[in-house]
Amino acid sequence: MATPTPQTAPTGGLRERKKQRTRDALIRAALELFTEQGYETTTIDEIAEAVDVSQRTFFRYFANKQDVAFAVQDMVEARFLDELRARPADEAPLTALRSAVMVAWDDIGNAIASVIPVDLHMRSYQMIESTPALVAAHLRRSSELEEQIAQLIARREGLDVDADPRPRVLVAAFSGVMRVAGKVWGEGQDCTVAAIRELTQSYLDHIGPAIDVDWKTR
Amino acid sequence: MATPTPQTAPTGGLRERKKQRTRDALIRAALELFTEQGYETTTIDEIAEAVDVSQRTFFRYFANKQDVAFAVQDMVEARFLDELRARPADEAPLTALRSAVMVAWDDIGNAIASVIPVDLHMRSYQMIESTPALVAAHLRRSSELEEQIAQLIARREGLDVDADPRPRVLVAAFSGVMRVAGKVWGEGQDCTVAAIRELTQSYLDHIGPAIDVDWKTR
DNA sequence: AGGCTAATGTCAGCCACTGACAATTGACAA
DNA sequence: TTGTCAATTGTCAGTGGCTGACATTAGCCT
Repeated sequence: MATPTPQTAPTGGLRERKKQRTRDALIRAALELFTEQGYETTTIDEIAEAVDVSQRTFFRYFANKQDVAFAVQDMVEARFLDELRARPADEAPLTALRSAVMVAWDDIGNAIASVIPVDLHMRSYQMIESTPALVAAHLRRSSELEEQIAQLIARREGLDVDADPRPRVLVAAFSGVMRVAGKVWGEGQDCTVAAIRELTQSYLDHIGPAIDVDWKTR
Repeated sequence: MATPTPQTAPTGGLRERKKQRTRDALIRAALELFTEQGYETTTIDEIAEAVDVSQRTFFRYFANKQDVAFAVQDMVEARFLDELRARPADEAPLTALRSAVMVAWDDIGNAIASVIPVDLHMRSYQMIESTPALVAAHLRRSSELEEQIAQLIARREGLDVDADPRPRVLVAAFSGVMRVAGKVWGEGQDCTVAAIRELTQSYLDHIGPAIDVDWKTR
């Protein structure tokens, strides 16, 4: 089943390590093929063959074709949520969100690199944005993440998401900005981590004050 | 191909009429099966068989399985856009959006009924909201519709969507409210048109003033 | 070494979807 | 009315995503 803490765990036996290597190899091969020749035109058989496993094994690691495309995103999001939970309680909500995002982007240069090259992840992001089927999946995933974030923010502030609309509203605005930033970056030239980091920061700074004011004057 | 104005057109020859009837029958049969036994568990073969056409014919009318689930939505959205374009130029943007939505809901009782019963459409809406694959598709469609609406609003006000953020922001807020309203309605008890009409109206009234103020004091 | 179990391979099959070609059927003119 | 043309449909074969069942391999532990 799902390993509770596969990341920093001492990776007990050979079995575990082998499994992790297969999984990483599948992700990397998949993203390489997706970004090179396109998502739709890449078959599961190609991915499996590149890693030298059977097609069936692929589906034992990933429930479907889309999931492998979002595997790295999953890691980034998990990091983001962890960081958000770790933010000091006296930080304003939007500030906490902002800080968590920045830490997440910085992390990409470190933790993610152990699985795939950073530039491959960046190209994958652009590939997702330009593949209709993946855009749809991405939006759904985002809306689910939004709900989780809203819950977290609400708890931080001692609120109930169903009683007080502010957590969801803040998160909706935040997510909207993040999505636009990702889209604009994907269409632009500079496809580096630094670029999207800067863009995100700038966009968040624009919406920040407007919301902060209302939040503080309660 | 896609008929430009299939709705109120005099439906020239027998061929056209027959085509329209087949299409309507496919939509109706599909929605009936989807709502009764679920989207995933319904096969294209079942739908085709219910209308007594070949599977291949189904795919000549709809590019994929999802499209037939959104066929009626397409009509409603087209109506909405038409109505929005027809709103007087002196109406405030949010007011125009609001009016167009209300007209669209009222239309459902009339125009839509010629294709499928209203309650089937209502149940289909709930079915979409509770089917992950369709939720994803719905979100993507919504984001595309948002862009169209933003362009329309911008033209009304003589603005450029890329230069002035207000059209997109207003539309994003508007769409967010619409989506939440749809979701809440879907989870509630009263699955009537009147109910969602009222809910939409109420939700829009809540966000309306807050945005109106900023918009008017430019 | 040998038994246990998790991971993998193989195989058969369902379903969404597509291209190609043949058969049917309105439309329209002679 | 009839014959021609073009649009609609059916049939067939094939690809690719995805799953269940069962046999096989390979790490783990005594």
